[in-house]
Amino acid sequence: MSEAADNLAPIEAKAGYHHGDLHQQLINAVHTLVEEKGADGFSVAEAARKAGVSSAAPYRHFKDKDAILRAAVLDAMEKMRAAMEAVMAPHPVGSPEAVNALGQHYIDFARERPGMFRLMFGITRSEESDCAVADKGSEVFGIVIKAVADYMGISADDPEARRRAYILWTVVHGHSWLTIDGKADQQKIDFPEPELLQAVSKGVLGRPTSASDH
Amino acid sequence: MSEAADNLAPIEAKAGYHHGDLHQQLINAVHTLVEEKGADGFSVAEAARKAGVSSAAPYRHFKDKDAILRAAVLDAMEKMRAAMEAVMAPHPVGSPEAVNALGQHYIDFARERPGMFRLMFGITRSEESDCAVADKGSEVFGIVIKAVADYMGISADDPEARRRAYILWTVVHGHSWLTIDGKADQQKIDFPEPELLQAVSKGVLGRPTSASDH
DNA sequence: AAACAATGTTATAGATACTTACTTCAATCC
DNA sequence: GGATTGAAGTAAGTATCTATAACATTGTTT
Repeated sequence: MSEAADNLAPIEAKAGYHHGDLHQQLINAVHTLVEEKGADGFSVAEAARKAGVSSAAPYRHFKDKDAILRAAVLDAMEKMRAAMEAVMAPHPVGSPEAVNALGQHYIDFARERPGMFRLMFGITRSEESDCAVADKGSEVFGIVIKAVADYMGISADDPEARRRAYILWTVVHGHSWLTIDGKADQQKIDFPEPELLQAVSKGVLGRPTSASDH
Repeated sequence: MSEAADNLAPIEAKAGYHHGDLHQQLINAVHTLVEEKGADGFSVAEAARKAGVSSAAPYRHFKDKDAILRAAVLDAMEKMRAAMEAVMAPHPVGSPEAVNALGQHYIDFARERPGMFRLMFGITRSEESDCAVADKGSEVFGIVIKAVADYMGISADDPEARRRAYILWTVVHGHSWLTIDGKADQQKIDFPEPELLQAVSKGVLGRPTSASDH
């Protein structure tokens, strides 16, 4: 879990007249503000202030507020995709650890960056069916499907792999929401995440049938 | 609150100078607007317009915007609690049907009223730890725990009942979110909900051990 | 009936989102 | 090297929303 230093890079005011990197700095500002003020508390004006420019400047780089948010979401999803590949790497292909590592990372992401998590999933926007975001989502889900298929010893094309992977997704997604909303705490859920993940993957995926025993 | 025929009762403008039922009508307006404009698109001004009063009138009944939203959420949660008792009723105590009916109702609620669902869970607000809402949540979750305990043939006080119930909650909660966000469709999930629920309750709860045979 | 409480109204201050018209910078062309 | 050109930024204007204050109307209590 690198602290995502890249994403939350320090925001520095422009050097000269031309900012030079306002586009990325605005995306960084979204990442910061969305954690500070909540996913729905973000404002373009404040992002501009944070980047040290006027409130109208962002509109030179993005069509509107929504475009900024979507760019930030896409940015975050790409980082998540890369991170999920990374957390898988140390574990043997088809091992339960590989599957659980994916789930744990998803949950960790939500807990560490609840504002961005809410933005990625909770906000209604993107009526215009943002294909880039949807495609990036498919990449991420594809990783999960493959891990599940490997674990179960079946093809990733087997419809059953997609179904089982989806069940796992609902669990970690639901748990992430309930955690950042404080509902899990309110209901006094005492369920260490590793145990939760293990219980679910065992119950839903069965025992590993993978031949690969690296 | 028994006075309000239904949550989504028609909103009628006031009769005379004094509205007579503005409190409940504003709550009804939240229910409507939150579906029309999205959970984050709600405004007090528009709710007031919908109820046929000036934009300042709502502040006679609620401290601020947040209080209106929380009142609407509490209203919805109480309805949900009642509905969950109701959908359980036709099924034998401890039957898998009873458990699945709860999950199905939760999902149906999210699909039918995604705006309210987002409001109930997705919005950051209520920093002031709204106890009324938390308590109502406990009531609802208590129903699930009891259904699970009956199904497993254990006591509702058994910590294991709470854990298993929580897993079910994560699944239906996560599935609800992924459905209303369109993620399930995007990822081409072809998984009829009854089958999803059955697969999960079987995998997570095991076979029924209840004495009551249907 | 008069005072009071509750619940409306209008008016207004302060934020914010977004747009438009105008200004400044800096790289390129002649 | 100076004028041109277009990108980057500023300032100002419109619209909407939250929330408060001061005033108006109705119903209730004494």
